[in-house]
Amino acid sequence: MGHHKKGQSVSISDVARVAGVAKSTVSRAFIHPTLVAAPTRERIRRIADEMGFRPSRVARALSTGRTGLVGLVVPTLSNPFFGPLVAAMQQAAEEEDRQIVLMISELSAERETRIVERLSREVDGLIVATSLCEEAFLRKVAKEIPLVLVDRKVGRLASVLIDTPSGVAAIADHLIGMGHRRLCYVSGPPGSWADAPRIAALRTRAEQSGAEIVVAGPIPPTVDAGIEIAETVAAAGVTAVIGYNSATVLGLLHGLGTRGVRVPEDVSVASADDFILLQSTKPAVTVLHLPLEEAGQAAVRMLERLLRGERPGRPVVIGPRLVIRESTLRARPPGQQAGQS
Amino acid sequence: MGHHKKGQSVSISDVARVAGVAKSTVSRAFIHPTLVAAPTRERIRRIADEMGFRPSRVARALSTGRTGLVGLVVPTLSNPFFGPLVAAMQQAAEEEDRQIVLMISELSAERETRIVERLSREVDGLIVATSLCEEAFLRKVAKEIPLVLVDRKVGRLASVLIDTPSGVAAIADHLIGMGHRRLCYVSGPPGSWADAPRIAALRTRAEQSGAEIVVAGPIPPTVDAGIEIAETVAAAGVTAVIGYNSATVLGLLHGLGTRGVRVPEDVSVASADDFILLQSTKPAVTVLHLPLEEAGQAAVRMLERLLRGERPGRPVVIGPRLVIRESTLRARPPGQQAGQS
DNA sequence: TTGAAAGCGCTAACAT
DNA sequence: ATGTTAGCGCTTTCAA
Repeated sequence: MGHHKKGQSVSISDVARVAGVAKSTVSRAFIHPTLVAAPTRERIRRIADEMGFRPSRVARALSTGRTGLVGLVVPTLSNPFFGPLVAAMQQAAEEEDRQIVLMISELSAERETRIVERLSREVDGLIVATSLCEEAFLRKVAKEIPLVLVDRKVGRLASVLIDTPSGVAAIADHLIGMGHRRLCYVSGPPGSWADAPRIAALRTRAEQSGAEIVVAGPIPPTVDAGIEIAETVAAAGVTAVIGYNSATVLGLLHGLGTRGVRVPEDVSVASADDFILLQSTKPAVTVLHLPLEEAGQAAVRMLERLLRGERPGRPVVIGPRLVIRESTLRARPPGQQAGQS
Repeated sequence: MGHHKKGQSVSISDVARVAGVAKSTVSRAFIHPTLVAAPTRERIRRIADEMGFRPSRVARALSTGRTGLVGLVVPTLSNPFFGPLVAAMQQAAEEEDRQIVLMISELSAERETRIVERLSREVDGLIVATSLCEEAFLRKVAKEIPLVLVDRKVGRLASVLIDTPSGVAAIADHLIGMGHRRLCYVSGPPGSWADAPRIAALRTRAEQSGAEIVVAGPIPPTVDAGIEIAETVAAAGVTAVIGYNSATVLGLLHGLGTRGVRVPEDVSVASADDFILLQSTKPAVTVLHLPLEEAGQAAVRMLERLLRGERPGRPVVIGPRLVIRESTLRARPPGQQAGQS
């Protein structure tokens, strides 16, 4: 009763009839070209083309058991981390002639669980970014359907990791190399599993070079919280601070400024991620560039491998790149007063 | 040869056998409950439930011609405008038991056209946000498949519009009401169709109240461009400026600051959108809040109507809400010097 | 109220 | 190298 006729799409039988061959031959001409004699194949293809034949994904799916759909679950799209990630995956999936079914968990582990459960019966494979689900659940799902985790490691499950800890360590190296001896790390949201490894990496680096790490927080990853924590940071007697993410750092920049702490003269500031705004702040902030496009592609490629029945292999680790900008500076020689150059 | 057994899902035939009825009866028990005697229906449902029966979407799709898929096309996910929009649509679609197939055009009209073309043969309906395609093309697509446009109007095609022009006018009213007489509007990217209506609305308002509108730009919607244009704005002799979007405003804030122009004492600043960061700047910025969740829901509901074969009806217009914050202040009485309070 | 059977458009054995 | 046939799992006439 709808108004749309769905363009009476030409079916494989139509093509077969016109070409004077069997449906199966048409089918083969596309799926197993080598099984069809070259002239026949070309003729079929030409005719199909002329007729505007588009094989029905649905029929194919019913017949093969593969839908061509990849489920993608992300916790939110408000965090600028996920936009580029999703975009990259969509592009990569497209090249494999797959479509992305996107679902957003709204940062709720419970909702994510429901979503993954449902999705797992309706797609060929699943990519879950920054999963909040329980390990046991993810393990169970991975047994039922090819699953790639992004930004989360669970046992030997297929995963793509962004090695922020080593990136954060690189920031520390950079700072320590410039004479900083007492650094502050502002940690993120209370439950974040991202912080522990970063802090561990920082402590290792610090010990190796006689520097010291102070941890502030945890705080929510918001600009406001960053502003507030600036108080603590300013009082911590550090010459450099590394923020959990861009929002934190935006807040820090602002909070430190209003407290008369100059960046970078008094305190160097760096961010553990690289939301674009940080390149246009005053001063421009030293950041960790996270190659999210790369991560997205890697995830799709890995899923593709699983779909082919190959073993997951080791997690793919994407290394962030340190981008040094104006907000990090050589530490003042000890004893020199703030304000002097 | 894959490792995943896809959990031998129970089919409708399995349920039928166990329940001792025909497949068709099981099918009816779910799709047309009234056609099945209550006791039979309940028994079937119970058994199906116990067996963990999940009807195959694919089989159903092949049989009915409806996939349950909605195609969603957005130009990018890097712009914070689209995250909440997509999220809202996904949620709304989920409630209708539909899945969202997301595709990103990367701000390319050509790519968008390709995508829409492809998608239109593989989904039940299409939502296209901020389309860059040509009108003629969109009209053609709308004839073939239910299509809802968001943030773009093409003839009588179904659409959801965010009435930024009237919102911008509300900003102007607010400013003019506080004594401002010369306002600057910083326009967005060169080709943007968003600017003309806004500027028209502004001029109308200005004429009505003896105020004056200066247009700066067009400039790319980036922080950097905002910083640069601050020069022009500072020299324009205006007491208030309205920025194309949040990035522009972030840039303006910064650019004006470094030029010694105080906000809001010297110049009031407002933004035509409400990316979250603007509430934590110093000063917090007066913005137009865009109810994107509402827009997303409206789009899905509208598509649902089209899918039922109903007429599109008039475009749904979502009105932005003015959020007044610290960055807009009463204009200085004429003649009073900067620096005085 | 229920059952039987056709068919959606394709793929993949199996046959030739 | 190509044709024949049997499904894939569901919905939907049509019969009973």
